[in-house]
Amino acid sequence: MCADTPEYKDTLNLPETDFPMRAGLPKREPEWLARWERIGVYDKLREKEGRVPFVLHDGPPYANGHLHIGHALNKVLKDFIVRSQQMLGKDARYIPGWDCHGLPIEWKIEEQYRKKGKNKDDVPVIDFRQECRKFAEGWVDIQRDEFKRLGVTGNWADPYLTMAYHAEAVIADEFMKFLMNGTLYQGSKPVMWSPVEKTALAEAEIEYHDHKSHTIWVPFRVVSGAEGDLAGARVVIWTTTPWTIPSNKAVAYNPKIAYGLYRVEATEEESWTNAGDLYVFADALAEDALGKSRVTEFARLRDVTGDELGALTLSHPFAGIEGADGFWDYEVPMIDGDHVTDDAGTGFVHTAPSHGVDDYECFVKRNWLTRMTHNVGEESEFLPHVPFFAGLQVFDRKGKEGKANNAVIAKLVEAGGIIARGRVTHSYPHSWRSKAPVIFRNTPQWFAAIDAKLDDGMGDLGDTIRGRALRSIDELVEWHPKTGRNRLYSMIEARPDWVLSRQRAWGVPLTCFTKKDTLPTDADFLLRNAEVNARITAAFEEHGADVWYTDGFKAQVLDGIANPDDYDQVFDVLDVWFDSGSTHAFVLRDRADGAPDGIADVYLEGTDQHRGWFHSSLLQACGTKGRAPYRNVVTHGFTLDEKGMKMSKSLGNTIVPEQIVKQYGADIARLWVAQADYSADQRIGPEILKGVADSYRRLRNSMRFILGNLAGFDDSARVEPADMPELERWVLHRLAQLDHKMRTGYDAFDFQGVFQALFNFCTVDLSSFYFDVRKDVLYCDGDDSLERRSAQTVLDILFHRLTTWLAPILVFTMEEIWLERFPGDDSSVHLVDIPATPADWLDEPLAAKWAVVRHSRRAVTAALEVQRTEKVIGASLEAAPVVHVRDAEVLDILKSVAFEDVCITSALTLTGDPSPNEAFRLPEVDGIGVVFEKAEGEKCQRCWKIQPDVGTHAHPDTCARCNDALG
RNA sequence: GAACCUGUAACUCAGUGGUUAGAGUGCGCGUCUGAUAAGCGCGAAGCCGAUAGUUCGAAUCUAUCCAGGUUCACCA
Repeated sequence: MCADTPEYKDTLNLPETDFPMRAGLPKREPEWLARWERIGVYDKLREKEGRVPFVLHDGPPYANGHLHIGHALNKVLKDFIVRSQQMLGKDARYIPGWDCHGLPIEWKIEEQYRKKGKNKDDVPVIDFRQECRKFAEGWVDIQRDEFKRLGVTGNWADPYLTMAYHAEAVIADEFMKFLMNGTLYQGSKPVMWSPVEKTALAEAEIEYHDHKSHTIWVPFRVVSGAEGDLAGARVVIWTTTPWTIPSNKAVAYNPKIAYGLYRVEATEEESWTNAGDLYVFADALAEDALGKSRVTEFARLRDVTGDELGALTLSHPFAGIEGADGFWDYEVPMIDGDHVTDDAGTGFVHTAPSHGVDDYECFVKRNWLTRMTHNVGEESEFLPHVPFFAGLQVFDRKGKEGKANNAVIAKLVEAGGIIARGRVTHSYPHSWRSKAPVIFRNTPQWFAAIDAKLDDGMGDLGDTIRGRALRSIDELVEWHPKTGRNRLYSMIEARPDWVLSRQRAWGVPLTCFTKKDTLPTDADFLLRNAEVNARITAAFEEHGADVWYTDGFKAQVLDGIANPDDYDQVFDVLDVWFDSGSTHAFVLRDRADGAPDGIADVYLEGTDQHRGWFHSSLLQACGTKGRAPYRNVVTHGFTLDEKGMKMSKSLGNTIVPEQIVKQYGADIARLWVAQADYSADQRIGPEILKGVADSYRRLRNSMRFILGNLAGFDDSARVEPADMPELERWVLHRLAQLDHKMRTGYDAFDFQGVFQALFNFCTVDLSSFYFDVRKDVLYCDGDDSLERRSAQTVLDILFHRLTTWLAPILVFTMEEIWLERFPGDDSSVHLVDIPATPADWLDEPLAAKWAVVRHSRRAVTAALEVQRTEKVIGASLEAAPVVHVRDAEVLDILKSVAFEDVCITSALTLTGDPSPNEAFRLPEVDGIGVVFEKAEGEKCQRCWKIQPDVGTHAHPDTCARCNDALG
């Protein structure tokens, strides 16, 4: 190299771009968001004509609190679907929604009241509801901003809210369809009840404290179904709630437990048992129970099997008792129940279906709901019809023990219905608010009968809600992943009737009236009148559901139709799942941008929604539309920390979207979603995010290379594929393959597959092969070189494919890249479609040929690596290897391509001569040997290839190609 | 407790009865210095959660166990 060698660098076509290597996403993303808002990208897409609508119906998040990672995952997945379907040619609409009613918000407002020393019960219900509404509104605004920041597109200006007046009107209207079609009925069900506040409580309102309870062992006499010695025996139960004994309706056992028949042989002086008494216990607990009963000696006579127990009928301990007027003279069946254990008690569970959840479930399963008792009132007092105990309370108005328990125990003693008693301190539910203990108490509730025959003209799939739901699952819906089908199917198959009512304030009321002095079983119990319903709906449209609570509303809607004094207005509110289950009506059906047939193409939520929104939407729609409101159900798993553990504040392993957006940018959060298998539980944490950011940088640099080498390229330089070198046509072939992969992947919601294919392509095919090989041509060839123009044409094609293929995922970065090439006020990658790929790009024979080329190349690069390690060469251009090829066919292939260019060497000799012993061989590349030679000649100061002719041309220190290029 | 799901390199994932289990990332080493807070090459790294079966043969099928997750609520 001489001092007078010209500086040739300036004569090269080196990459030129302002596109920065480092993204600065957290700072720049908001600018693009503002730009899309200004252009009105979402609305502009709606103006495109002649497109088939595609509707992903948004499952509404609850308007309460900042977004967590699960929200981000969910909305980003939805965004992938909406954007990819749009760019594949559909009109993909997306109306975000929010669930606004419900206990958690009610609770927050109550909490504010408590801080101010106010009491919810002193506030007019409408005022309370207004505060809930304001609270929800506030969070809708916050969450909307947080979702938008993640790059999620949609009709954010006009989302749907379950508390909008129209929504409330439709929810009531949908409810009244159940009223009119006969599936609505009043029943009862045990709930946690606070006698102090006289209200039902949710689990969230319960805290557990130690509580000292009575314990009693109560024998139930066998009256029938027994063989031999069992006939004279008594089955002993144990309970900590003596007050529920008057409401006993069954005794439960578990066939998996070992039971025995025991005879008392001797007792202490003071004992409620006598020698000769026969009792049945679980073997594991017999000794304990007999000891407590002051039995000093006993004998185990024999096993008692589950079958024997199941056949027994018992009598209530108060059966035949004087003064009860036969109140307890009913049969007490033995029932089997999985909830029965032999950890504590006797192995038999006293079952009062009105005062225990397990007990109730057992009765529901057996269809015994008519056997429910109604013995205990709002203040935990026995109702007037209960002999001996009427008026006695379990807990008084301050939450202290009332007289009920002791009265029941005293009566049991009197009736000989107790063999032992004691006290136990155990964890017991208390009201969060009053700290007073609660009871399970059955309360009137409204149900939708899901097995009732419907005569509504929508019987294509069956004439019951359950039947239609089950057939919808199998015949009308695709499940992604498939396991979702089984999950929902078995739930629907087994579920009891839908409890629609909640004794709450913030929700849509059950808009119905009951006739005074009638029973729920009477035909005229419920007022069913279309005109009344229409008035209610109209009033809700105008004023919202609050109007239900205004004075005189009953009189107003019943005016001229029924006498208001004859009817009671129901003030329960609907289960919020009924609200969200009705979104298909007030969104898909009623909105101009809803679905043409009122059925969504996709519902997408977490797997927990099998019991939630998928479930309630299905039941609701089967009752009102006769079928499922969706065609595809996509579910995603939960997001765990890096070790696969649940995120929790106490573990300090939580990651919130805001944090990712601040540190890395929303595109990184989105890329994390794309690279994860969302159908299972995913993990996230610092290391994983760092990995995602690394992948992002790699991809970004590939795009930067494309941009840099397209500088100055214009369409006049474009080359037709037929005229391109094989290497370029091979890239087109790969693009055709990827186009297929990408379209099928997006249609199957397989974003991981799409991203992995594209990312692999960028690193393996482009960065380390095509780009590396073509750098020479791109940098050094003259402007009119066919090879260079071909490469640029391919880069241009790559640009259009990669930006649009990735635009649904990396919404910000692809826009940045797009604008780098196509600046302009209204320009946006999100306004264009994914380009069609000509069928003739696919060229399998060519691909097979180039697979051989690349395979052979590996042997050469590996051979060079040996010399590099030995410090013989640095750059591969210093080499001119001799490649011995055994197979003539392979030799022909390699000879037909510029193999030295492919291997990035200055020269390369191909020969069919046998490989000499010293030749380098790679075990996995059979039949190729490489003999290393250094390239001969001088280094061209322009292209750095070492060629014999360098220095013989007009331009000093150049090779022939460069000399020509310099002109 | 019950039902269901998941478990393959440090990380994200392929691989569903058939040679020594793959890819990308990361890591280590080398190299280039005209993609440069980049690019290229090479390399190390896995008892395929554990155990026991079925089979000529198991990451793959079966059972049990372990770990983690989801669901069983007037919570959304």
